[in-house]
Amino acid sequence: MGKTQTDKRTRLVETAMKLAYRDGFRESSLADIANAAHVPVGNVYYYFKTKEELGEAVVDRRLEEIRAFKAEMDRLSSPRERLFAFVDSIQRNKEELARGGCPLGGLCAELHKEGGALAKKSAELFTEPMGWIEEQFRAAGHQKDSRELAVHLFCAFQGMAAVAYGFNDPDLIVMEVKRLKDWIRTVL
Amino acid sequence: MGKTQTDKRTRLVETAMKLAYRDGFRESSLADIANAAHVPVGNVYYYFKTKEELGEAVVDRRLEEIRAFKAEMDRLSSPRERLFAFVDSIQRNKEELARGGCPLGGLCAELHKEGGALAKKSAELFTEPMGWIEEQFRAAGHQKDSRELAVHLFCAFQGMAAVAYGFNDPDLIVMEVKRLKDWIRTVL
DNA sequence: GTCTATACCGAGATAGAC
DNA sequence: GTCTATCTCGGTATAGAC
Repeated sequence: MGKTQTDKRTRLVETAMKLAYRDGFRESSLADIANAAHVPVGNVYYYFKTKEELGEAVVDRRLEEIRAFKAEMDRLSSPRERLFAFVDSIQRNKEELARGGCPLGGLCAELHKEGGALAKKSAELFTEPMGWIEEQFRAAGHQKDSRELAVHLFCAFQGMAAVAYGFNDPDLIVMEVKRLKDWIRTVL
Repeated sequence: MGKTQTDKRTRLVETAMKLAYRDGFRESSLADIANAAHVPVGNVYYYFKTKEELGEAVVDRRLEEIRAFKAEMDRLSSPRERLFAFVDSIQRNKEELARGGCPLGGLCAELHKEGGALAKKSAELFTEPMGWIEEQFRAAGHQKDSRELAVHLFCAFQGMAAVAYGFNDPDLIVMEVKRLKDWIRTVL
């Protein structure tokens, strides 16, 4: 596989990811994506047999992002610090979350309805980060209820993102992050 | 306005609402909707000038549902009972929520991206129920932080719905509802 | 291997018969 | 007022030139 190919493929996937986040995956036509990526329209099919396949590549790209994020978090020494750092990152992205919703939640919900292979794959966008959160709680001494705690933290994250998006109000995130941190302190 | 007209219009709106919930509003074509409602396809434009107008009618129909729900809740004597009844209703609908997501959250998020009049109107799907929740907290003695509490309760609702949908797991709702009830007890 | 031209289909929307 | 037939456009996907 030559360099030019990978470059174009990468550009297509990342552009598709960007447009899917801004406008939705279904609303973004292959022409839109190709143009924005500076790739000839028909040429898309050299890299992806169908649009669905491009969708899977977008999910894979998001999963890579998540793994990179986890790797960064894991450099912190304690699980407690890692969980707080995660919540801090939510607040740091409050503007983006309020303007366009959660990139994971939005994509997951949209692809879920699409059905087929995409629906199944989209669930990984949740399992991947939630698994990591659960590990942190376990490492912090919560062997028995790690899953429950992880579910709660992740739900809180998705909830504040969805509502902040609905109202286009980043301040809601600040409010909820405050509560969420208080909650973490009570369990850790 | 004759009886036949209202009947067909009502049928169209309710069918559109059902399909929008199951498959998404954009993915549901006017032909799909008209067929499912047993109305000739071209005839849709007698009732709605554009598809967007039909979308607004769908939102209005959801708002009516919400108001009917509020009226029912308001028959209970105390705000505390009303809030618990609200949370109970979430749990009662856990199967539907896990299978198709939250009807309000899903519609709100989808129409939000659509832009235009629909984006603005879709926000009412959140303001309407959140306003009611806030009233309950205020009536229960929380004058100062009623909004914050309402935001938290509503975020928790949307969060558990989004995550339960992502995993297609109604049990997540049971877990979170339990926590949510505990939380209400601590503030009321 | 890369890209142009185009086929094909289904969408929203309209004209006009009845 | 109600419905049929159709128009137009934009989407995915493909055929084939270079």
